[in-house]
Amino acid sequence: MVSEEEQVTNEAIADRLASMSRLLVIAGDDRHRSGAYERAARQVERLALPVAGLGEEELIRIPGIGERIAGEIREIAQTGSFQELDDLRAVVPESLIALLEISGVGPRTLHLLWKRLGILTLDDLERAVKSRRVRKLPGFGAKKEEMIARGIRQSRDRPDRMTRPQAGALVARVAALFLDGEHAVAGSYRRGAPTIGRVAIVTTAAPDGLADRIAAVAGGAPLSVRFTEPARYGTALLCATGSAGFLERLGEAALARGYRLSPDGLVDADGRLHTFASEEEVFAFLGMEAVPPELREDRGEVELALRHALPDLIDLCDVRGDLHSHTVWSDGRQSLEDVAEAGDERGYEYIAITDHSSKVSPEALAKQRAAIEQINRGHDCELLCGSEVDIRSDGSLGYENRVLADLDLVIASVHSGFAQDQDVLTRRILTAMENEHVDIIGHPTGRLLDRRPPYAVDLERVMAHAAETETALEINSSPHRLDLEDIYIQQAKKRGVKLAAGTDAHRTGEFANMRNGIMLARRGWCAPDEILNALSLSGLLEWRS
DNA sequence: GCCGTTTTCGGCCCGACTGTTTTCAGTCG
Repeated sequence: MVSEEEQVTNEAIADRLASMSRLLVIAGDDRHRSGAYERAARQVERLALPVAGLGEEELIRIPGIGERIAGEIREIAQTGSFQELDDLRAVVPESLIALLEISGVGPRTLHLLWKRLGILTLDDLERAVKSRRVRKLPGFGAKKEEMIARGIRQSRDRPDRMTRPQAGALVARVAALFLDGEHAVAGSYRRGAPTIGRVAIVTTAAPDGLADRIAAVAGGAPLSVRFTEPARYGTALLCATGSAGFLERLGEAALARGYRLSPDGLVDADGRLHTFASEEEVFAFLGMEAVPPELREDRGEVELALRHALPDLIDLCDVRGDLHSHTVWSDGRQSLEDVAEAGDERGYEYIAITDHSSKVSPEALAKQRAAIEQINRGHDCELLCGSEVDIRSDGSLGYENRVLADLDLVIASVHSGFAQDQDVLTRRILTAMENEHVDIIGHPTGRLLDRRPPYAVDLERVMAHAAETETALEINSSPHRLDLEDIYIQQAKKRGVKLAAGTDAHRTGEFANMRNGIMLARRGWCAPDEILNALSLSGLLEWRS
Protein backbone atom coordinates (compact mmCIF):
# COMPACT_ATOMS: atom_id res chain seq x y z
CA MET A 1 0.00 0.00 0.00
CA VAL A 2 1.42 3.36 -1.01
CA SER A 3 1.15 6.18 1.48
CA GLU A 4 -0.67 9.45 0.75
CA GLU A 5 2.62 11.20 -0.04
CA GLU A 6 3.80 8.67 -2.59
CA GLN A 7 0.47 8.42 -4.35
CA VAL A 8 0.75 8.65 -8.12
CA THR A 9 -0.51 12.08 -9.18
CA ASN A 10 -3.40 12.69 -11.56
CA GLU A 11 -0.89 14.39 -13.83
CA ALA A 12 1.22 11.24 -14.01
CA ILE A 13 -1.80 9.03 -14.67
CA ALA A 14 -3.05 11.39 -17.37
CA ASP A 15 0.41 11.33 -18.90
CA ARG A 16 0.38 7.50 -19.20
CA LEU A 17 -3.09 7.51 -20.73
CA ALA A 18 -2.11 10.26 -23.18
CA SER A 19 1.01 8.28 -24.15
CA MET A 20 -1.20 5.29 -24.83
CA SER A 21 -3.43 7.42 -27.00
CA ARG A 22 -0.57 8.75 -29.13
CA LEU A 23 1.13 5.39 -29.49
CA LEU A 24 -2.16 3.91 -30.69
CA VAL A 25 -2.40 6.68 -33.26
CA ILE A 26 1.09 6.00 -34.59
CA ALA A 27 0.54 2.26 -34.55
CA GLY A 28 -2.38 2.91 -36.87
CA ASP A 29 -5.03 1.68 -34.45
CA ASP A 30 -8.67 2.78 -34.60
CA ARG A 31 -8.72 6.55 -34.05
CA HIS A 32 -11.76 6.35 -31.81
CA ARG A 33 -9.94 3.97 -29.54
CA SER A 34 -7.03 6.38 -29.22
CA GLY A 35 -9.54 9.18 -28.80
CA ALA A 36 -11.03 7.33 -25.83
CA TYR A 37 -7.62 7.28 -24.08
CA GLU A 38 -7.12 10.94 -24.91
CA ARG A 39 -10.50 11.85 -23.40
CA ALA A 40 -9.84 9.74 -20.31
CA ALA A 41 -6.48 11.50 -19.87
CA ARG A 42 -8.09 14.97 -20.09
CA GLN A 43 -10.76 13.87 -17.62
CA VAL A 44 -8.21 12.62 -15.06
CA GLU A 45 -6.17 15.80 -15.48
CA ARG A 46 -9.19 17.98 -14.76
CA LEU A 47 -10.30 16.19 -11.59
CA ALA A 48 -9.35 17.80 -8.30
CA LEU A 49 -9.41 14.65 -6.18
CA PRO A 50 -6.54 12.15 -6.50
CA VAL A 51 -7.67 9.46 -8.89
CA ALA A 52 -5.08 7.00 -7.56
CA GLY A 53 -7.09 6.77 -4.34
CA LEU A 54 -10.29 5.67 -6.08
CA GLY A 55 -11.62 2.14 -6.47
CA GLU A 56 -12.69 0.66 -9.76
CA GLU A 57 -16.41 1.32 -9.28
CA GLU A 58 -15.78 4.95 -8.45
CA LEU A 59 -13.53 5.34 -11.48
CA ILE A 60 -16.15 3.91 -13.82
CA ARG A 61 -18.57 6.60 -12.67
CA ILE A 62 -16.25 9.23 -14.18
CA PRO A 63 -17.50 10.05 -17.67
CA GLY A 64 -15.11 8.80 -20.34
CA ILE A 65 -13.69 6.09 -18.12
CA GLY A 66 -15.02 2.57 -18.55
CA GLU A 67 -14.19 -0.82 -17.15
CA ARG A 68 -11.00 -1.28 -19.14
CA ILE A 69 -9.39 2.10 -18.46
CA ALA A 70 -10.53 1.98 -14.80
CA GLY A 71 -8.55 -1.23 -14.40
CA GLU A 72 -5.57 0.33 -16.12
CA ILE A 73 -5.70 3.37 -13.85
CA ARG A 74 -5.62 1.02 -10.83
CA GLU A 75 -2.59 -0.64 -12.42
CA ILE A 76 -0.86 2.73 -12.89
CA ALA A 77 -1.60 3.66 -9.27
CA GLN A 78 0.12 0.49 -8.11
CA THR A 79 2.98 0.06 -10.58
CA GLY A 80 3.37 3.41 -12.35
CA SER A 81 2.39 1.97 -15.71
CA PHE A 82 0.15 -0.67 -17.28
CA GLN A 83 0.76 -3.77 -19.30
CA GLU A 84 -0.91 -2.71 -22.52
CA LEU A 85 1.10 0.51 -22.59
CA ASP A 86 4.35 -1.32 -21.93
CA ASP A 87 3.56 -3.80 -24.72
CA LEU A 88 2.91 -0.96 -27.15
CA ARG A 89 6.05 0.86 -26.09
CA ALA A 90 8.02 -2.25 -27.02
CA VAL A 91 6.61 -2.03 -30.55
CA VAL A 92 6.34 1.73 -31.22
CA PRO A 93 9.41 3.86 -30.47
CA GLU A 94 8.38 6.65 -28.12
CA SER A 95 10.56 9.24 -29.89
CA LEU A 96 7.96 9.24 -32.67
CA ILE A 97 5.40 10.96 -30.44
CA ALA A 98 7.22 14.28 -30.72
CA LEU A 99 7.01 14.13 -34.52
CA LEU A 100 3.20 14.30 -34.38
CA GLU A 101 3.63 17.92 -33.30
CA ILE A 102 5.07 18.85 -36.67
CA SER A 103 2.64 20.63 -38.91
CA GLY A 104 1.99 18.49 -41.98
CA VAL A 105 2.66 15.23 -40.17
CA GLY A 106 -0.44 13.35 -39.09
CA PRO A 107 -0.72 9.75 -37.86
CA ARG A 108 -0.99 8.28 -41.35
CA THR A 109 2.06 10.17 -42.62
CA LEU A 110 4.05 9.32 -39.53
CA HIS A 111 3.19 5.66 -39.87
CA LEU A 112 4.61 5.64 -43.41
CA LEU A 113 7.69 7.67 -42.45
CA TRP A 114 8.44 5.21 -39.71
CA LYS A 115 7.71 1.95 -41.53
CA ARG A 116 9.03 2.86 -44.99
CA LEU A 117 11.94 5.17 -44.15
CA GLY A 118 12.76 4.04 -40.64
CA ILE A 119 12.41 7.58 -39.31
CA LEU A 120 12.49 7.80 -35.52
CA THR A 121 13.59 11.36 -34.67
CA LEU A 122 13.35 14.93 -35.89
CA ASP A 123 16.93 14.66 -37.17
CA ASP A 124 16.06 11.51 -39.15
CA LEU A 125 13.11 13.31 -40.69
CA GLU A 126 15.18 16.36 -41.56
CA ARG A 127 17.78 14.18 -43.31
CA ALA A 128 15.06 12.35 -45.23
CA VAL A 129 13.56 15.63 -46.39
CA LYS A 130 16.96 17.01 -47.42
CA SER A 131 17.78 13.91 -49.45
CA ARG A 132 14.31 14.07 -51.06
CA ARG A 133 13.35 10.60 -49.94
CA VAL A 134 10.02 11.74 -48.49
CA ARG A 135 8.56 12.92 -51.80
CA LYS A 136 9.02 9.44 -53.26
CA LEU A 137 6.64 7.79 -50.80
CA PRO A 138 3.30 6.70 -52.28
CA GLY A 139 0.79 9.54 -52.08
CA PHE A 140 3.51 12.09 -51.38
CA GLY A 141 4.91 14.78 -53.62
CA ALA A 142 7.23 17.76 -53.68
CA LYS A 143 4.65 20.03 -52.04
CA LYS A 144 4.00 17.62 -49.23
CA GLU A 145 7.74 17.33 -48.66
CA GLU A 146 8.05 21.13 -48.60
CA MET A 147 5.18 21.32 -46.14
CA ILE A 148 6.99 18.92 -43.83
CA ALA A 149 10.23 20.88 -44.28
CA ARG A 150 8.35 24.02 -43.23
CA GLY A 151 6.89 22.17 -40.24
CA ILE A 152 10.40 21.09 -39.17
CA ARG A 153 11.72 24.66 -39.44
CA GLN A 154 8.78 25.94 -37.43
CA SER A 155 9.28 23.42 -34.67
CA ARG A 156 13.03 24.17 -34.53
CA ASP A 157 12.46 27.93 -34.52
CA ARG A 158 9.70 27.86 -31.92
CA PRO A 159 10.96 30.10 -29.13
CA ASP A 160 10.74 28.58 -25.71
CA ARG A 161 8.30 31.11 -24.31
CA MET A 162 5.14 30.67 -22.28
CA THR A 163 1.70 31.86 -23.34
CA ARG A 164 -0.08 34.05 -20.83
CA PRO A 165 -2.33 31.18 -19.65
CA GLN A 166 0.74 28.98 -19.13
CA ALA A 167 2.50 31.74 -17.21
CA GLY A 168 -0.71 32.47 -15.31
CA ALA A 169 -0.96 28.83 -14.21
CA LEU A 170 2.63 28.96 -12.94
CA VAL A 171 1.88 32.20 -11.09
CA ALA A 172 -1.16 30.60 -9.47
CA ARG A 173 0.85 27.58 -8.32
CA VAL A 174 3.49 29.80 -6.74
CA ALA A 175 0.94 32.24 -5.32
CA ALA A 176 -0.58 29.40 -3.30
CA LEU A 177 2.61 29.37 -1.19
CA PHE A 178 2.18 32.98 -0.05
CA LEU A 179 -0.29 34.63 2.27
CA ASP A 180 -2.70 37.23 0.89
CA GLY A 181 -1.07 40.48 -0.15
CA GLU A 182 2.44 39.13 0.21
CA HIS A 183 3.36 38.96 -3.42
CA ALA A 184 2.94 40.62 -6.81
CA VAL A 185 3.64 39.47 -10.34
CA ALA A 186 6.28 41.51 -12.13
CA GLY A 187 8.25 41.01 -15.34
CA SER A 188 6.86 40.88 -18.86
CA TYR A 189 3.68 39.24 -17.58
CA ARG A 190 2.84 42.41 -15.68
CA ARG A 191 3.78 44.54 -18.65
CA GLY A 192 1.14 42.66 -20.66
CA ALA A 193 3.52 40.98 -23.09
CA PRO A 194 1.90 38.39 -25.41
CA THR A 195 4.44 35.72 -24.42
CA ILE A 196 6.58 35.35 -21.34
CA GLY A 197 10.13 34.06 -21.17
CA ARG A 198 10.45 34.10 -17.40
CA VAL A 199 7.85 34.62 -14.71
CA ALA A 200 8.98 37.17 -12.13
CA ILE A 201 7.44 37.50 -8.68
CA VAL A 202 8.18 39.97 -5.89
CA THR A 203 7.32 39.01 -2.35
CA THR A 204 7.57 40.42 1.16
CA ALA A 205 7.33 36.93 2.68
CA ALA A 206 10.24 35.67 4.78
CA PRO A 207 12.50 33.60 2.52
CA ASP A 208 13.15 30.86 5.13
CA GLY A 209 12.49 27.51 3.57
CA LEU A 210 10.32 29.00 0.83
CA ALA A 211 12.90 28.78 -1.92
CA ASP A 212 12.84 24.98 -2.01
CA ARG A 213 9.06 24.83 -2.04
CA ILE A 214 8.92 27.42 -4.83
CA ALA A 215 11.44 25.44 -6.87
CA ALA A 216 9.38 22.30 -6.35
CA VAL A 217 6.20 24.01 -7.48
CA ALA A 218 7.90 25.59 -10.50
CA GLY A 219 9.17 22.18 -11.62
CA GLY A 220 11.97 23.64 -13.74
CA ALA A 221 9.83 26.34 -15.38
CA PRO A 222 11.66 29.67 -15.72
CA LEU A 223 10.82 31.64 -12.62
CA SER A 224 12.57 34.22 -10.52
CA VAL A 225 11.40 35.35 -7.10
CA ARG A 226 12.67 38.53 -5.48
CA PHE A 227 12.40 38.68 -1.71
CA THR A 228 12.14 42.15 -0.27
CA GLU A 229 10.70 44.00 2.70
CA PRO A 230 7.57 46.17 2.67
CA ALA A 231 9.59 49.41 2.99
CA ARG A 232 11.56 48.59 -0.19
CA TYR A 233 8.71 47.12 -2.17
CA GLY A 234 8.42 50.07 -4.59
CA THR A 235 11.87 49.83 -6.16
CA ALA A 236 11.90 46.03 -5.89
CA LEU A 237 8.70 45.79 -7.95
CA LEU A 238 9.90 48.45 -10.36
CA CYS A 239 13.19 46.67 -11.04
CA ALA A 240 11.57 43.23 -11.28
CA THR A 241 8.99 44.54 -13.76
CA GLY A 242 11.47 46.01 -16.27
CA SER A 243 11.86 46.15 -19.16
CA ALA A 244 15.65 46.39 -19.21
CA GLY A 245 15.48 49.31 -21.63
CA PHE A 246 12.93 51.17 -19.52
CA LEU A 247 15.03 50.67 -16.37
CA GLU A 248 18.06 52.01 -18.19
CA ARG A 249 16.21 55.22 -19.14
CA LEU A 250 14.73 55.48 -15.66
CA GLY A 251 18.21 54.97 -14.17
CA GLU A 252 19.51 57.83 -16.31
CA ALA A 253 16.67 60.09 -15.17
CA ALA A 254 17.44 59.20 -11.54
CA LEU A 255 21.15 59.81 -12.07
CA ALA A 256 20.42 63.26 -13.52
CA ARG A 257 18.84 64.02 -10.15
CA GLY A 258 21.76 62.58 -8.22
CA TYR A 259 20.44 59.10 -7.42
CA ARG A 260 21.36 55.59 -8.40
CA LEU A 261 18.41 53.25 -8.91
CA SER A 262 18.63 49.83 -7.25
CA PRO A 263 16.06 47.20 -6.24
CA ASP A 264 16.52 48.31 -2.62
CA GLY A 265 15.88 51.99 -3.28
CA LEU A 266 17.52 55.17 -4.57
CA VAL A 267 21.09 55.77 -3.38
CA ASP A 268 22.19 59.41 -3.15
CA ALA A 269 25.69 60.85 -3.67
CA ASP A 270 26.57 60.29 -0.02
CA GLY A 271 25.67 56.63 -0.25
CA ARG A 272 22.43 57.06 1.72
CA LEU A 273 19.59 54.77 0.73
CA HIS A 274 16.09 56.20 0.23
CA THR A 275 13.46 53.49 0.36
CA PHE A 276 9.94 53.44 -1.09
CA ALA A 277 6.97 51.28 -0.23
CA SER A 278 5.29 51.74 -3.62
CA GLU A 279 6.18 52.43 -7.22
CA GLU A 280 4.06 55.60 -7.17
CA GLU A 281 6.31 57.03 -4.47
CA VAL A 282 9.41 56.35 -6.55
CA PHE A 283 7.97 58.09 -9.60
CA ALA A 284 6.75 61.04 -7.48
CA PHE A 285 10.15 61.36 -5.81
CA LEU A 286 11.78 61.63 -9.23
CA GLY A 287 9.24 64.23 -10.27
CA MET A 288 7.66 62.00 -12.91
CA GLU A 289 4.26 60.75 -13.82
CA ALA A 290 3.77 57.10 -12.87
CA VAL A 291 4.41 55.00 -15.99
CA PRO A 292 1.82 52.22 -16.46
CA PRO A 293 3.53 48.80 -16.74
CA GLU A 294 2.27 48.30 -20.32
CA LEU A 295 4.26 51.34 -21.48
CA ARG A 296 7.59 50.31 -19.95
CA GLU A 297 9.26 49.22 -23.19
CA ASP A 298 11.69 52.07 -23.82
CA ARG A 299 9.67 53.68 -26.57
CA GLY A 300 9.97 57.23 -25.26
CA GLU A 301 7.73 56.81 -22.21
CA VAL A 302 10.30 57.95 -19.62
CA GLU A 303 10.86 61.26 -21.37
CA LEU A 304 7.12 61.86 -21.61
CA ALA A 305 6.62 60.91 -17.96
CA LEU A 306 9.27 63.47 -16.97
CA ARG A 307 7.29 66.11 -18.91
CA HIS A 308 4.03 64.83 -17.41
CA ALA A 309 2.79 64.17 -20.90
CA LEU A 310 2.05 60.43 -20.97
CA PRO A 311 -0.77 59.48 -23.34
CA ASP A 312 -4.31 58.95 -22.14
CA LEU A 313 -4.67 55.17 -22.23
CA ILE A 314 -7.79 53.12 -22.70
CA ASP A 315 -9.01 51.18 -19.66
CA LEU A 316 -11.05 48.02 -19.46
CA CYS A 317 -13.90 50.11 -18.05
CA ASP A 318 -14.01 52.16 -21.27
CA VAL A 319 -15.08 49.08 -23.22
CA ARG A 320 -18.75 49.17 -24.22
CA GLY A 321 -18.98 45.88 -26.08
CA ASP A 322 -17.31 42.94 -27.78
CA LEU A 323 -16.97 42.74 -31.54
CA HIS A 324 -16.14 39.06 -32.08
CA SER A 325 -17.96 36.00 -30.75
CA HIS A 326 -19.03 32.55 -31.88
CA THR A 327 -22.01 30.42 -30.92
CA VAL A 328 -23.36 26.93 -31.47
CA TRP A 329 -24.53 28.21 -34.86
CA SER A 330 -20.92 27.62 -35.93
CA ASP A 331 -18.08 26.25 -33.79
CA GLY A 332 -18.89 27.95 -30.47
CA ARG A 333 -20.08 26.20 -27.33
CA GLN A 334 -22.47 28.97 -26.26
CA SER A 335 -26.02 29.78 -27.32
CA LEU A 336 -27.18 33.24 -28.39
CA GLU A 337 -28.98 33.45 -25.04
CA ASP A 338 -25.72 32.64 -23.21
CA VAL A 339 -23.98 35.47 -25.05
CA ALA A 340 -26.72 37.98 -24.22
CA GLU A 341 -26.54 36.97 -20.55
CA ALA A 342 -22.76 37.30 -20.55
CA GLY A 343 -23.13 40.75 -22.10
CA ASP A 344 -25.63 41.78 -19.42
CA GLU A 345 -23.30 40.54 -16.70
CA ARG A 346 -20.42 42.54 -18.07
CA GLY A 347 -22.56 45.65 -18.45
CA TYR A 348 -21.96 45.73 -22.21
CA GLU A 349 -24.15 47.71 -24.59
CA TYR A 350 -23.57 45.23 -27.39
CA ILE A 351 -21.86 42.01 -28.48
CA ALA A 352 -21.47 41.17 -32.14
CA ILE A 353 -22.35 37.59 -33.05
CA THR A 354 -19.81 36.73 -35.72
CA ASP A 355 -20.13 33.05 -36.58
CA HIS A 356 -18.05 31.63 -39.42
CA SER A 357 -19.45 32.15 -42.91
CA SER A 358 -18.23 28.64 -43.77
CA LYS A 359 -20.58 27.15 -41.19
CA VAL A 360 -23.66 29.33 -41.56
CA SER A 361 -25.55 29.30 -44.85
CA PRO A 362 -27.24 32.53 -45.96
CA GLU A 363 -30.57 30.90 -45.11
CA ALA A 364 -29.36 29.97 -41.61
CA LEU A 365 -28.03 33.49 -41.20
CA ALA A 366 -31.52 34.90 -41.83
CA LYS A 367 -32.87 32.53 -39.18
CA GLN A 368 -30.13 33.60 -36.81
CA ARG A 369 -31.11 37.24 -37.30
CA ALA A 370 -34.70 36.40 -36.33
CA ALA A 371 -33.46 34.53 -33.25
CA ILE A 372 -31.24 37.46 -32.29
CA GLU A 373 -34.13 39.93 -32.61
CA GLN A 374 -36.18 37.70 -30.33
CA ILE A 375 -33.42 37.47 -27.72
CA ASN A 376 -32.67 41.19 -27.82
CA ARG A 377 -36.14 41.88 -26.39
CA GLY A 378 -35.14 40.29 -23.11
CA HIS A 379 -31.71 41.82 -22.52
CA ASP A 380 -30.00 45.16 -21.99
CA CYS A 381 -27.00 44.03 -23.98
CA GLU A 382 -27.89 44.08 -27.67
CA LEU A 383 -26.64 41.28 -29.88
CA LEU A 384 -25.51 42.49 -33.28
CA CYS A 385 -26.07 40.26 -36.27
CA GLY A 386 -22.58 39.97 -37.71
CA SER A 387 -20.31 37.46 -39.35
CA GLU A 388 -16.70 36.39 -39.50
CA VAL A 389 -16.56 35.87 -43.22
CA ASP A 390 -13.74 33.90 -44.82
CA ILE A 391 -11.31 35.64 -47.15
CA ARG A 392 -10.92 32.75 -49.57
CA SER A 393 -7.66 31.80 -51.28
CA ASP A 394 -8.55 33.90 -54.33
CA GLY A 395 -9.46 36.94 -52.25
CA SER A 396 -13.22 36.51 -52.64
CA LEU A 397 -15.44 36.48 -49.57
CA GLY A 398 -17.48 33.67 -48.06
CA TYR A 399 -20.80 35.47 -48.66
CA GLU A 400 -22.17 37.39 -51.61
CA ASN A 401 -22.57 41.14 -51.28
CA ARG A 402 -26.33 40.99 -50.88
CA VAL A 403 -25.86 38.81 -47.78
CA LEU A 404 -23.12 41.04 -46.35
CA ALA A 405 -25.25 44.13 -46.93
CA ASP A 406 -27.83 42.91 -44.40
CA LEU A 407 -25.35 42.45 -41.56
CA ASP A 408 -24.71 44.81 -38.65
CA LEU A 409 -20.97 44.04 -38.58
CA VAL A 410 -18.60 42.16 -40.88
CA ILE A 411 -15.21 40.80 -39.87
CA ALA A 412 -13.20 39.35 -42.75
CA SER A 413 -10.51 36.80 -41.85
CA VAL A 414 -8.00 34.49 -43.51
CA HIS A 415 -8.53 30.86 -42.51
CA SER A 416 -6.89 29.01 -45.39
CA GLY A 417 -3.95 29.16 -47.75
CA PHE A 418 -1.54 30.16 -44.99
CA ALA A 419 1.47 29.10 -47.06
CA GLN A 420 0.82 31.59 -49.86
CA ASP A 421 3.64 34.00 -50.61
CA GLN A 422 3.55 37.49 -49.19
CA ASP A 423 2.22 39.31 -52.21
CA VAL A 424 -0.63 36.88 -52.86
CA LEU A 425 -1.65 36.72 -49.24
CA THR A 426 -1.44 40.47 -48.72
CA ARG A 427 -3.49 41.15 -51.84
CA ARG A 428 -6.23 38.83 -50.59
CA ILE A 429 -6.58 41.03 -47.54
CA LEU A 430 -6.39 44.29 -49.50
CA THR A 431 -9.13 43.01 -51.83
CA ALA A 432 -11.32 42.12 -48.87
CA MET A 433 -10.88 45.65 -47.47
CA GLU A 434 -12.11 47.09 -50.73
CA ASN A 435 -15.49 45.50 -50.16
CA GLU A 436 -17.66 48.28 -48.75
CA HIS A 437 -19.39 45.90 -46.34
CA VAL A 438 -16.22 44.73 -44.59
CA ASP A 439 -15.71 46.59 -41.32
CA ILE A 440 -12.84 44.77 -39.65
CA ILE A 441 -9.93 42.51 -40.68
CA GLY A 442 -9.86 39.68 -38.13
CA HIS A 443 -6.62 38.42 -36.51
CA PRO A 444 -4.49 40.22 -39.12
CA THR A 445 -1.43 37.95 -38.97
CA GLY A 446 -3.07 34.61 -38.16
CA ARG A 447 -0.42 33.60 -35.66
CA LEU A 448 -1.10 31.09 -32.90
CA LEU A 449 1.39 31.78 -30.15
CA ASP A 450 2.10 28.20 -29.14
CA ARG A 451 1.58 26.60 -32.52
CA ARG A 452 1.92 28.65 -35.65
CA PRO A 453 3.90 31.62 -36.90
CA PRO A 454 2.16 34.51 -38.67
CA TYR A 455 1.38 34.07 -42.33
CA ALA A 456 3.45 36.14 -44.73
CA VAL A 457 1.41 39.33 -44.71
CA ASP A 458 2.83 42.76 -45.46
CA LEU A 459 1.35 44.74 -42.59
CA GLU A 460 2.66 48.03 -43.99
CA ARG A 461 0.44 47.62 -47.03
CA VAL A 462 -2.46 46.38 -44.93
CA MET A 463 -2.28 49.37 -42.58
CA ALA A 464 -2.01 51.85 -45.44
CA HIS A 465 -4.99 50.31 -47.20
CA ALA A 466 -6.97 50.12 -43.96
CA ALA A 467 -6.49 53.86 -43.56
CA GLU A 468 -7.64 54.47 -47.14
CA THR A 469 -10.70 52.24 -46.95
CA GLU A 470 -11.52 53.12 -43.34
CA THR A 471 -11.40 49.48 -42.37
CA ALA A 472 -10.60 48.65 -38.75
CA LEU A 473 -7.95 46.13 -37.74
CA GLU A 474 -8.78 43.65 -35.03
CA ILE A 475 -6.95 43.26 -31.78
CA ASN A 476 -7.85 39.62 -31.32
CA SER A 477 -7.84 39.17 -27.55
CA SER A 478 -7.62 35.41 -27.36
CA PRO A 479 -4.49 34.66 -25.30
CA HIS A 480 -3.46 32.20 -28.01
CA ARG A 481 -3.53 34.86 -30.72
CA LEU A 482 -3.01 38.38 -29.31
CA ASP A 483 -3.03 39.55 -32.87
CA LEU A 484 -2.29 42.46 -33.78
CA GLU A 485 1.02 42.90 -31.95
CA ASP A 486 1.50 46.15 -30.01
CA ILE A 487 4.06 47.80 -32.28
CA TYR A 488 1.67 47.46 -35.23
CA ILE A 489 -1.22 48.71 -33.12
CA GLN A 490 0.82 51.81 -32.46
CA GLN A 491 1.68 52.23 -36.14
CA ALA A 492 -1.92 51.65 -37.21
CA LYS A 493 -3.28 54.23 -34.82
CA LYS A 494 -0.70 56.76 -36.02
CA ARG A 495 -2.12 56.28 -39.51
CA GLY A 496 -5.61 56.91 -38.18
CA VAL A 497 -6.71 53.28 -38.45
CA LYS A 498 -9.32 52.23 -35.90
CA LEU A 499 -8.59 49.15 -33.78
CA ALA A 500 -11.33 46.69 -32.81
CA ALA A 501 -10.81 44.60 -29.69
CA GLY A 502 -12.66 41.31 -29.89
CA THR A 503 -12.36 38.20 -27.75
CA ASP A 504 -13.22 35.61 -30.41
CA ALA A 505 -15.12 33.98 -27.51
CA HIS A 506 -16.34 30.46 -28.20
CA ARG A 507 -17.68 30.00 -24.67
CA THR A 508 -18.94 32.50 -22.13
CA GLY A 509 -15.85 32.39 -19.92
CA GLU A 510 -13.80 33.74 -22.80
CA PHE A 511 -15.42 37.17 -22.84
CA ALA A 512 -13.09 37.92 -19.92
CA ASN A 513 -10.21 37.78 -22.41
CA MET A 514 -11.10 41.36 -23.31
CA ARG A 515 -8.60 42.38 -20.67
CA ASN A 516 -5.82 40.89 -22.83
CA GLY A 517 -6.89 42.94 -25.81
CA ILE A 518 -7.07 46.14 -23.78
CA MET A 519 -3.66 45.41 -22.31
CA LEU A 520 -2.34 45.08 -25.85
CA ALA A 521 -4.09 48.32 -26.88
CA ARG A 522 -2.41 50.04 -23.95
CA ARG A 523 0.94 48.64 -25.06
CA GLY A 524 0.12 50.24 -28.41
CA TRP A 525 -0.48 53.58 -26.66
CA CYS A 526 -4.17 53.63 -27.58
CA ALA A 527 -6.62 56.15 -26.17
CA PRO A 528 -10.32 55.24 -25.83
CA ASP A 529 -11.27 57.08 -29.01
CA GLU A 530 -8.97 54.87 -31.08
CA ILE A 531 -10.74 51.68 -30.02
CA LEU A 532 -13.91 50.88 -31.93
CA ASN A 533 -15.64 49.06 -29.12
CA ALA A 534 -15.16 51.93 -26.71
CA LEU A 535 -17.84 53.60 -28.81
CA SER A 536 -21.44 53.51 -27.67
CA LEU A 537 -23.80 51.40 -29.77
CA SER A 538 -25.06 54.46 -31.62
CA GLY A 539 -21.49 55.64 -32.11
CA LEU A 540 -20.53 52.26 -33.53
CA LEU A 541 -23.45 52.23 -35.94
CA GLU A 542 -22.61 55.77 -36.99
CA TRP A 543 -18.98 54.77 -37.65
CA ARG A 544 -20.21 52.04 -39.97
CA SER A 545 -22.41 54.26 -42.07
C1' DG B 1 -12.42 2.24 -25.68
C1' DC B 2 -16.75 4.49 -24.17
C1' DC B 3 -21.45 5.30 -24.46
C1' DG B 4 -26.31 4.62 -24.73
C1' DT B 5 -29.61 1.82 -25.27
C1' DT B 6 -33.07 -0.16 -30.21
C1' DT B 7 -29.15 -4.59 -23.80
C1' DT B 8 -25.47 -5.74 -28.52
C1' DC B 9 -23.41 -2.80 -31.50
C1' DG B 10 -22.94 1.48 -34.25
C1' DG B 11 -21.31 6.04 -33.70
C1' DC B 12 -17.74 8.78 -31.91
C1' DC B 13 -18.43 16.94 -34.97
C1' DC B 14 -17.65 18.25 -39.43
C1' DG B 15 -17.56 20.76 -43.88
C1' DA B 16 -14.38 23.44 -46.62
C1' DC B 17 -10.04 23.53 -48.46
C1' DT B 18 -5.52 21.93 -50.18
C1' DG B 19 -2.35 18.87 -52.16
C1' DT B 20 -1.82 14.72 -54.43
C1' DT B 21 -4.00 11.65 -56.65
C1' DT B 22 -8.89 9.59 -58.63
C1' DT B 23 -10.25 8.23 -52.71
C1' DC B 24 -7.49 10.14 -49.08
C1' DA B 25 -4.61 12.68 -45.46
C1' DG B 26 -4.07 16.68 -43.21
C1' DT B 27 -5.42 21.36 -41.74
C1' DC B 28 -8.56 24.82 -40.37
C1' DG B 29 -12.09 26.93 -37.34
